[in-house]
Amino acid sequence: MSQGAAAEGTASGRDRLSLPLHQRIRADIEARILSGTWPPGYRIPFEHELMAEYGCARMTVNKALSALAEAGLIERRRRAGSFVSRPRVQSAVLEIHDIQAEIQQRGQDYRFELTQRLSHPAGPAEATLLGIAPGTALLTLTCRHFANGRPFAIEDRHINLTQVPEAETIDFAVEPPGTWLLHHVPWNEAEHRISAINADAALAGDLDIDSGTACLVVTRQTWRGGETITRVVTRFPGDLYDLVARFVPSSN
Amino acid sequence: MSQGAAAEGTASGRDRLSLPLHQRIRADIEARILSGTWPPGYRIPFEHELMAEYGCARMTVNKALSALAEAGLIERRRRAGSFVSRPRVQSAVLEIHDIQAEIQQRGQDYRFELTQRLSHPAGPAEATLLGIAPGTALLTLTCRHFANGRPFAIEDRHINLTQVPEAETIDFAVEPPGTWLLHHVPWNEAEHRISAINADAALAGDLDIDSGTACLVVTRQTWRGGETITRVVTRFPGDLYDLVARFVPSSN
DNA sequence: GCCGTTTATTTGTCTATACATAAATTCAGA
DNA sequence: TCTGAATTTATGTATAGACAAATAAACGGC
Repeated sequence: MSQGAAAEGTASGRDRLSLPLHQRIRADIEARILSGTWPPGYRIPFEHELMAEYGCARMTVNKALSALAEAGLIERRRRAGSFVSRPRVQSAVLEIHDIQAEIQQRGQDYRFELTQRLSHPAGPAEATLLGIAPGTALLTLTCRHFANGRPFAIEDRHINLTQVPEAETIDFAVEPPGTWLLHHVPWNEAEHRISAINADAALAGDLDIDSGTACLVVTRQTWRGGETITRVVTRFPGDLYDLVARFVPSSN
Repeated sequence: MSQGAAAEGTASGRDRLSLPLHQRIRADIEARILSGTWPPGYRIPFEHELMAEYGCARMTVNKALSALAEAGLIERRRRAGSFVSRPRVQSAVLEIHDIQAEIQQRGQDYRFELTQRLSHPAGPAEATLLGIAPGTALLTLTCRHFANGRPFAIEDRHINLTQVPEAETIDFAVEPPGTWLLHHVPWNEAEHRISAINADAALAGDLDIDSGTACLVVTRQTWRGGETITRVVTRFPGDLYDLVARFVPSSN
């Protein structure tokens, strides 16, 4: 074979075929990982298998897989093969904060309570906020986090049950929803929105602070394949919390 | 030449020599970019030149340069060569916000005033805060940003003149220091710290808001090669500003 | 001087091959 | 059965050569 146009079973996309082969291989695999078809831990085909599948040289497959490995989507082990990485807890990128882990890391005592749990179809307002169709199955959770017995944060969360049906069966009184999602559901797009507000009477009561105290409001929404997975609004007493995000270049 | 151990002028590092060649080439170039030896816009040697320098095949050089390009450190143009990228305005990672750009993007009128400018050696407190030796030459700037004529942010900044001597000669009454730094000085490591406070009388006066209003405080420090470049504390009226950070995977 | 065409150069992609390296697996011996 | 050596296998690195694609620069005609 001289160049370009490798063998391809059934032509699927259109522009995909015009991509360089190594990028197409990469995109194919990436799609299967992000869609969940190949879950974390799954062993992706060996180089020689992909090379047969695409009818190309090993170097071409290798280029695609090496790029995926550098991007952190897969891990490669000699003699064993290449495996889909565990969910990107945080790819050193936009950090997702796990409140439980953070408090415990400071050596403080962590506790939380699930205030509300409601499974229901999305109303028009929620649908707009989440960018989903009205009527989509939602799980709404409210909880309160404590550090050393003092209220630390109030969390209002919506989970899209269409994307994460398992969530319905989880007992979030045991594991906080944020921690569970972080460890079980991969995402590929996220947005943080951070602002400051003065606590109103209700929030002040919940957080056990004076009315009017400055609070930090962190809104996070995550997506997978363009579909909303969860949206959460967390409010912290301003004097109690410092949101820290650090970036250091990936060495390798 | 069969394999491994490419020609190398003078042995420099120790472990560097044990690295695979393409990683060594990559590390060499990366070091020159991050140190500022090869500034943004600089044309790095052509593949055939590097190939002669390291006595290796073009594919090896290509692998190194492609990786640097994917990491966003260089940009490659056919027939023209490869060029050091403009400072990582934001490598889709931890976003550095340029207040001027943000306000103008919203279609609002931007203006700012330089309140204070002071060139002086670092005192003990500043030295600790910045992680530098006491006595290090510092440039301290205070300025106020306006959107549509209304105060939008107060910025207190320290610039390490040892790392960025040019800063002393810049007229920051023309270009805000944040914008100038973003466009002229590459960094390598960054930390954001975000919290909320109630405005005291002084801040309230500066921002033209009621005393006690919740304000967002964003502290950012950036480093290059472990040395502090700048540290800036910016305070926004909480109701006027939403810090937004978005992460989407690199498509390429 | 201006504009379109040709040429030269650089990066982009791919092949086929080779040997190196790490580690899971098998196998032999105590 | 356990231990350690030999084998197998998948990835890691590198080579030399080929053609494709883009485009900066030189060239020619008007």
